[in-house]
Amino acid sequence: MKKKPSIVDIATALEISSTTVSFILNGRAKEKRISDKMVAKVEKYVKEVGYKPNSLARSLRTGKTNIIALMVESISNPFFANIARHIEKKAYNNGYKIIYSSTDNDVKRTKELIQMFRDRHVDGYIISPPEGIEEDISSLINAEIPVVFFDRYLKKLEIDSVIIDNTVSTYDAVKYLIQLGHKNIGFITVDSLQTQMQDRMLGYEKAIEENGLVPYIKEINFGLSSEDMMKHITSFFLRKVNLDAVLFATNYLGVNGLKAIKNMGLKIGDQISVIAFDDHDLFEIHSPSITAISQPIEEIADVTINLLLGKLKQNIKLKKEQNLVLSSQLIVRESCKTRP
Amino acid sequence: MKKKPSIVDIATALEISSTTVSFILNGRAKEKRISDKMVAKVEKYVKEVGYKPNSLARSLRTGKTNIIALMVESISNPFFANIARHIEKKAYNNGYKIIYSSTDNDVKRTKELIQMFRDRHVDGYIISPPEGIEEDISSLINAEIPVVFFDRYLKKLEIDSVIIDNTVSTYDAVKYLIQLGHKNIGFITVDSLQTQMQDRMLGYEKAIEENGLVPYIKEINFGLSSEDMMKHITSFFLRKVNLDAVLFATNYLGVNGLKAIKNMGLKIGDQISVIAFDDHDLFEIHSPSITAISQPIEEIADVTINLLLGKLKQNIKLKKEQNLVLSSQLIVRESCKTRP
DNA sequence: ATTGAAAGCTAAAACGTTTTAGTTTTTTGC
DNA sequence: GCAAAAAACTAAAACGTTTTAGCTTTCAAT
Repeated sequence: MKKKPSIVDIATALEISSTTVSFILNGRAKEKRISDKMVAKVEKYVKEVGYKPNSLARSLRTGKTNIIALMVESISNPFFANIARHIEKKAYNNGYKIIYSSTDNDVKRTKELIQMFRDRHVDGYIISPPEGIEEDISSLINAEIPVVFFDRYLKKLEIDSVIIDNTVSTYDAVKYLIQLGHKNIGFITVDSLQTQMQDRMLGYEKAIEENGLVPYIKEINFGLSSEDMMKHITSFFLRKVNLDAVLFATNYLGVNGLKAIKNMGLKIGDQISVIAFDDHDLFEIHSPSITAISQPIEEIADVTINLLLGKLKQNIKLKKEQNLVLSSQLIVRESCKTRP
Repeated sequence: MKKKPSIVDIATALEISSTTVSFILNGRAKEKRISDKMVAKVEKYVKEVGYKPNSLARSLRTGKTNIIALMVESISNPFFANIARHIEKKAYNNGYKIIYSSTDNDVKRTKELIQMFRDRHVDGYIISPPEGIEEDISSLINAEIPVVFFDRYLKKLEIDSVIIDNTVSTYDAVKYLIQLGHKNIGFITVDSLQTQMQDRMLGYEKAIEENGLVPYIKEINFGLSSEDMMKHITSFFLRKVNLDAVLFATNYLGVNGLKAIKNMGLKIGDQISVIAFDDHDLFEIHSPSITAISQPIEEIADVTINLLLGKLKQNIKLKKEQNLVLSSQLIVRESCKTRP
């Protein structure tokens, strides 16, 4: 196995300067007035020996790595996995690679990850941020490294972000339940101060209040196992026996909530109407099928990566940050029935 | 924003050699007989200015990047997303970062990805390989870069791998159906030559043959949309009206198969028994609940990353490759009923 | 013939480490 | 008090690029 050729190997073989080779390889031949014969000669030889530049050396010299860090809550969450898939595709098509990690909403871990990525001179960041990493992000911004938030944002920072209309989404969902005649609508969420969760709660509360109803809110600790989530959800149902509908504020709560409801032997639709957040493969064929608030996953991914690519391309600082809000959609199925 | 200090900045500030600083920072002080006072002085100053080594420069010099490439079929497939999650955690705990990508089983794309990773001097590879990348892998092995396969392997290559007992899993599942009294058992799979799919088919065929039954196999093109998959599955059911049971060979086929069955109005259990490959969040609460072959996801991830870490730690070439086969489990639920 | 500009190419520094092959200083043993 | 050994430290090369600042050569114009 012989060593890969370097740019100076090429240069010495052709008895020219490595500067010339570098200029040609970087498409700066015209600009640098390299003769056409020289260009042809070098390109031929480069192809011949299959030369590939060492990107570490290049990155060291230029400070650019063509790597984007993607930091999500957890890559095993289907919402994030699907976003990641789309972002990955678009990034690769634009010559960028993705290096990803799950934050678990753990501040310490997230800070460490950011530090690691900085060490590696990552070019840009796409983050679904946990609370508490404000200074770390500020420090990135000070270093003029592009950052885009998605799914949620940090209130104290003015950073480009892509989110959905969380408040509207739950407001509309609750109004829909009210129109069907429900009076005792529960809201099961996560005890998180993250903006998306707070906004979803806001939408729920607003609709409840506007209609003179009583709010029933259960906040589950983040990071519980499926079993523990189910226990808490079950106990909530048992305490609020009068519930006739429930709205789950995020995907895994919906899934575990459905399991809890099944275990309790409640009939969805008849005894309790259900709306889940984030659509799911099998909601359509559940019996009864499950009404869900669906996020435009592909659009979120597209808009987010475009935003970042834009910032990476033009190192001109843009006037103001962009905060984009996309629309979610209530997919009505059978899990909510009219009440008398 | 001032420039980050380099190791020579440290050295000049303390009026010593950068060699000394480097030795101390790399924990080679004892070995290199650096005095304790010197060590203390340097460590104090380093902490003071918050020095972090530039990992690009280090990688350039050492040839090590502490990055593992994880190449899966698609990160949006829950099976791979969950594997990725576990591998990621363990890798980070061992000082490695993950750079991942989805191959889509596309040979050209996969080759390009490997080339890119090589350019970046990735330390090791974890791959669920598509067919047709044999030479690229061989080339990695020749360059003594560790590679571990999982989920499937390439027959022509002797590479460490972690898979499950695919043949046994489907064999047992089909035998279970036969014991329940089924006579016309369909097998819906992907038209792929990948080992895991071939082995699953083998298990099916063996059980069918041993019991003197007729095989009913439908191979669906890889990469079809959900809608198209459902169409093909539906048409298969309509042509084989006598089917009393069906086994889906991989997770997305199961999900789309269930949708197709629902659309056709067939009663699962009564009219047709169903077994899916890979367990799923909602199979437990489906009506009826769905019997599934469950892969030990966490174990697969663990064993795989351990195998790779082992190879990364000891650059001694091991005598022989390891091919590990883990056990899957048939999770019996309600979707298969006894026949008269 | 000389000048000046244009064309064509390159030497060497720089990026920030690690590591080889030392050199200098101190200690030890007699 | 001296030689040898041990202890403590370091100069410089190397990794493979990119880029700055110049250096030759050619050629047209005077």
